[in-house]
Amino acid sequence: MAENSATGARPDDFESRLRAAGIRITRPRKIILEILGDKADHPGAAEIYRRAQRIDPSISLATVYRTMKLLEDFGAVHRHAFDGGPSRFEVVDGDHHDHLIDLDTGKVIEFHSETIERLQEQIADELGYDIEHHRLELYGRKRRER
Amino acid sequence: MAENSATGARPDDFESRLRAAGIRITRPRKIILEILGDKADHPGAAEIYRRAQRIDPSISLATVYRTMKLLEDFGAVHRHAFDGGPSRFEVVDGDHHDHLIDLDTGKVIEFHSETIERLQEQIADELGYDIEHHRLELYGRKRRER
DNA sequence: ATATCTGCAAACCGTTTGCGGTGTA
DNA sequence: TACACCGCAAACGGTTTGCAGATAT
Repeated sequence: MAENSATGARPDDFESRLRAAGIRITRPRKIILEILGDKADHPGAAEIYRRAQRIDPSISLATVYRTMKLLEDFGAVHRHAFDGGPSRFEVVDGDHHDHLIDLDTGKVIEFHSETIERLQEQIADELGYDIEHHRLELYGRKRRER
Repeated sequence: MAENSATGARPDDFESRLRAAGIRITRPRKIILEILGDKADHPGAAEIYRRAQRIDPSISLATVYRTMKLLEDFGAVHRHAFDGGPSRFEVVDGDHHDHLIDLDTGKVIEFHSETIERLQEQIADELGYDIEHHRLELYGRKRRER
């Protein structure tokens, strides 16, 4: 397999980082990290649980939640609550981006606009605030061209 | 009292609009509309319930939720879930705006940027999507100047 | 008169937690 | 060995819902 260290955090990267922090790499955690490594989508806890169970049916939902919280506190994943729905998780790999959510499929598309980013900064500044974090989500449907 | 029809939807405006839609204006609903008329903040269901009870202690939390859903479906209020927390409601009065949430106080400051708005449109367009709605929230703390 | 609405309490759903046992370091 | 971790089931907090009685039109 080609190395891809440039893309940042792969599952095994996390393993070393977590190990270095004195966190035990258990079987459930290894499985969950493996699932998150796909990075193809933004699964919720239930979906992660489902996928994990296909690998090891003894995994519990509680462990999924505990592991997600662990990884979140560790800064390895971000938690989103799109449109007030259940949490969905995303592996953090350095580059900040915002999200466009396909209302028909639930699919999440990432995008980034440096201009918007700067405008946000500017607005907060004018209001006398320092931004800690922000959240920009576009909800839409695929344009149907004839 | 001075009239302020220019500001748009006052509680009594809603009463007529709701009545016109065949919805009964009951005592609980009148009270909740009155509370929402303040528009001073973005209260959650529990807070609306607390305020309503000070006026009529027999009001139930279930009715608050039912009324908020009714008003939401009616397009009279928007529901927000800032940072995944419980729903907070806001009376809709025509002008669209986004939110800056004070992380220390929970206070919500409204702002609007036509430029950001246009950029969002443009981004969605490039991705082949039509935006149905969007959500821009800045979370920050008051800048402490010496 | 009657369909809508209410309060109450129970159900619900996503998430967290206390427990006693298990497995990693 | 020792402590972090697990699965289980119960608890949790916010929200919704079924019911039988009350109320606006």
